[in-house]
Amino acid sequence: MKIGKLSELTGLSIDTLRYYEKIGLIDPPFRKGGQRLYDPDAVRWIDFLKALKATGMSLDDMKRYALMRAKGNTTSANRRVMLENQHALVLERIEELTACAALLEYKIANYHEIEARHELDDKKRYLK
Amino acid sequence: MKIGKLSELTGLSIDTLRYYEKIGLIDPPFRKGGQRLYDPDAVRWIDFLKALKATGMSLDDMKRYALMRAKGNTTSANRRVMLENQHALVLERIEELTACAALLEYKIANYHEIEARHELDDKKRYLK
DNA sequence: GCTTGACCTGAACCGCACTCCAGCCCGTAG
DNA sequence: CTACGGGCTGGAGTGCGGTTCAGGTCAAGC
Repeated sequence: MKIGKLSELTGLSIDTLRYYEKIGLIDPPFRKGGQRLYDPDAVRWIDFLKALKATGMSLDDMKRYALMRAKGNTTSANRRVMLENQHALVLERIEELTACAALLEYKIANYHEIEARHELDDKKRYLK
Repeated sequence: MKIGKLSELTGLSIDTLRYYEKIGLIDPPFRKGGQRLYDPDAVRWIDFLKALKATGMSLDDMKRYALMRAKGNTTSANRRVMLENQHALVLERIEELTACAALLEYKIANYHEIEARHELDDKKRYLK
């Protein structure tokens, strides 16, 4: 498939796809008349990249992973360790966000209380 | 307290504190001989800013919140809505991260399998 | 053959959130 | 009184992750 199709399938812009290729995240595909022709497997790889990105991994680290992957199965253990580290980071991040959510809930409840008091004041003023 | 102390207490760099003041996130404190002298309450406000930031809120949105807060309690409902929206975003993000964590676990398990197979191969080779 | 829309390149540019710097001032300890 | 550690300003610079642009080329339909 051509780059437009891949962009559509992955949700990454054409520019981003070319950028990812430039920095070594995506293998340079075959060309026909200068145009990139992608293998359908590219979609799966890019979806995985998107997942790594969603975990907060930097493009640089993703590049390291991609490089190891390209080197073949001697790097398998290293890649696993990378994923394990990232997994730990994700769990930490979830904890942090959970704490933030709790704080927000507390604050929001507070605002509700304040608003209720103000309504009460309004009522009193009305009754005077 | 002076800016160095505040930096220490909040974990934000001195430069960041001045930057936050410049963009309107922190009220300009009193000065003595040109130097900023902060009220201890500043720490609580900055900790809250840090929490908002941890939720992924942009400095711009935090500024909007700070502005409303400065305007007083007529803005209370609007501020609550902002926090509610942010809360929804945080929950979404937690969902996303949870899904990513699951994917990573799957991938890691896969790597373990691959490694186990390779070990087996090694053993067979050894026995030949 | 020609038009049209997709694709190509290299390089410049962008927004965000800081971070650093030069050159200055202030206040306190020795 | 002097040295020095901390603080001040405005403005430039940084790192990340793209995005935009000018000026082309390619290929499929009419």
